[in-house]
Amino acid sequence: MSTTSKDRLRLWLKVLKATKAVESEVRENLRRDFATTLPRFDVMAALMQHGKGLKMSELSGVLKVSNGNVTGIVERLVEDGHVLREKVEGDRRANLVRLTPAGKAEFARQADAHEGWINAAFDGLTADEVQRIAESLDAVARRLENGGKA
Amino acid sequence: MSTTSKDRLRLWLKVLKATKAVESEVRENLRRDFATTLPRFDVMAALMQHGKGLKMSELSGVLKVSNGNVTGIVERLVEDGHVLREKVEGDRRANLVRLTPAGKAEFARQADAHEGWINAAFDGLTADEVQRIAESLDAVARRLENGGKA
DNA sequence: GCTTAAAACTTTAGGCTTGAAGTTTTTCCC
DNA sequence: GGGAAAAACTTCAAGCCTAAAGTTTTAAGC
Repeated sequence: MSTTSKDRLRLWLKVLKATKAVESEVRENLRRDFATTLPRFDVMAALMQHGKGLKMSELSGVLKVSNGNVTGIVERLVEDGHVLREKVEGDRRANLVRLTPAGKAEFARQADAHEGWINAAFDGLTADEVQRIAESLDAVARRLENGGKA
Repeated sequence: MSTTSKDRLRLWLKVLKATKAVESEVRENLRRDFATTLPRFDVMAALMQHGKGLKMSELSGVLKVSNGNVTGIVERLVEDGHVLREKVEGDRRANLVRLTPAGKAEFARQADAHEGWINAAFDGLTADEVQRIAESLDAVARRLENGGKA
């Protein structure tokens, strides 16, 4: 029996439900345990992965959010002392954003806790299931990235 | 080989990426083709499923969003003429929200298009994959609903 | 070199979202 | 019946998010 349009719609609704449940758990925990937010966590994660810093436009590119959005989040991270903005040699338009030492230390603690929360949420899934789901969803993401043409 | 914490974290990031891609596609399409938003679509979907109407508190319960949130969305749907608020017999605190005939007709068109978008996004997944993913993620959602105790 | 276009950002308006505080109405219970 | 507690909402402040418009600086074409 082949997959119908309704089957796929039902799958989507389930994916969405599970995703929202995990995400809202993460948001609550970040708030409760670290007085921060998921967008801020995401920015710090991106900066941690790119130790040399990222320009504002690179940051919004990596996170796939709008430029204006990044402006506000970085602003608040600067206030928190987690992040700083440096001038870019030879381009007065651009800003390089980097984690402060305090920001790095704080993010390390957050990332640790985060991994634990996710691990707990997905506990019970076998390695095989994990593998299959990851592959299937990769295909979905890839198709959408190519504008549905793959 | 067993599933490690890192494997699960990677899975989560993939799930999140695929989900965000699909969701943002849906948001864009709703905006472009129907000049509406996903939250409004969700409210109308809930009302379509409950033809007799829903109270504000029921609506926020079904959609799992805050009361104050629903207030604003319903307000805008009323302005659009898609929805109306009725007094509840015997309880002057409550409001019953229902789709107008125009709202029903409009939602039918939107839901049709929506099913098509989702179908296209998940095209290429076999019935078997769909089935497996749905089951696995159901388990995740269920565990979180029970506060991690299942 | 000058003009025009493009790039890197910020600002703004509008909408979504939450948690917390506030209002009105109903219920409980003595 | 009268007062306290609960329920159904709305309002508010703060943050997130986008698309669109605006600013400053750099690059390109002639």
